[in-house]
Amino acid sequence: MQQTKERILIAALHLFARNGYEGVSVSDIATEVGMTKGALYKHYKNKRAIFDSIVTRMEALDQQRAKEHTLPEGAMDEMPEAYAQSSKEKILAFSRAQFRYWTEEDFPVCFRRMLTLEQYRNDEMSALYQQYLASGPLLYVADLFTALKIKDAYTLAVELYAPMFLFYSIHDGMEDKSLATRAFDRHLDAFCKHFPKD
Amino acid sequence: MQQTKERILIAALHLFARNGYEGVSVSDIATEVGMTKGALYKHYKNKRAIFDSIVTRMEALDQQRAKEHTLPEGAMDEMPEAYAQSSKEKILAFSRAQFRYWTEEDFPVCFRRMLTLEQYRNDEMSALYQQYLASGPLLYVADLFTALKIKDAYTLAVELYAPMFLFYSIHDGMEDKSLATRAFDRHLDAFCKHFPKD
DNA sequence: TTGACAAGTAAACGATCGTTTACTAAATAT
DNA sequence: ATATTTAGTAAACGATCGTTTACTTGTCAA
Repeated sequence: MQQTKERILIAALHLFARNGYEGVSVSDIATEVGMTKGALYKHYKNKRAIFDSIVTRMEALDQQRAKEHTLPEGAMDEMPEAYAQSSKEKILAFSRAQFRYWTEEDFPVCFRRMLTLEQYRNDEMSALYQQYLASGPLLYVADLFTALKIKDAYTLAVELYAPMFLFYSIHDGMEDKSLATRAFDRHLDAFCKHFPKD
Repeated sequence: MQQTKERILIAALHLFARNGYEGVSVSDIATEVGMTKGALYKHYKNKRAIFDSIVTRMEALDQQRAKEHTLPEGAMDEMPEAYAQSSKEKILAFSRAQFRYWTEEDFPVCFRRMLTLEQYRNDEMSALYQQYLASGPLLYVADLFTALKIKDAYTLAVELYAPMFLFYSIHDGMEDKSLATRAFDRHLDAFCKHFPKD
């Protein structure tokens, strides 16, 4: 069943996110899914293939998400009021959505932690970590500011994204997750005050 | 020999920082040191004891460092010119020293990476990670600003520390490390501009 | 000179690793 | 109705895991 393959992927992701790839055995995954380890090999050719499927899934999720947040042609004309936001409001909404995504959505949260645990193993993992969580988002925000003709776009990008990145980690270590979320909201308020455009 | 015990500790730290605790075997450590794995047990009672020694060493290093940066009584009177810095200059010097410490000193760099890889395994590791790298330094800087009677101390602490934290990760993923260091310096310059005191 | 100790090797321990094989039962297709 | 495929189990594979044991050396004190 195709659903079983999905359950294996999710179970493996949860375990990898906590213990790292080497810290999880094929038996661990099988037990979590509720079958014997031999059965896993009916769905994936080996342990590494499960890991690779997770990465591929994240890439698909990421592309789909990028597509959804790109406005379709003519959408601005059809429902102008929904898009009648200032640049600042757009950036705030984007930041809040991004923070929610990486701290509350199960798959992204687990994927972020998994990548965090694998980033030093080889160049490929390091590149993935940078792309999804470190220099990647930073440069994305900087490009966004550059397109808005904002001065010192990179510096301002650091001021916006660095606290997001820090609060991911603080969120992970908190018993009461809402505290980290509110601290991040206060950061966004503060950021607004030295945002040049309106 | 006591020197052998030290070589084991450093070799293990380097391996743990790259592959995580579970990703390193006792044989790996022994090979790195240049002996057979049985010999390791003449110096440490088991693999976990090596890891624990690393944590203990970091705690000692941290306390010693804190002691060195706490001015001794009367030092201000003896050599006033060395301490004649404004609050802002002190904070900049402190920040630069801290960034160098966690990105260039071998032991702290490896320890930071090792903790990063172990943070999700249990509450103890999570607490250590928060203490050394996430909420710990953030609250330390916030307390420092509070002591200087600065308004919105926590918000300003986020603005100072979050980019440091982000640039640790960017530094890790860079081929040319000096680029990350210069980016961090530019952040410090920008931070100065909305620092209230002189 | 001898005996105790320290630091190493080589080999083996049982446990667990990732993976494969032989087999079973149910579902599906011809 | 029968043959084939699918999805599972149980057991075993060789390799490696962390750890222990038996033994060899060199050092140094009595």
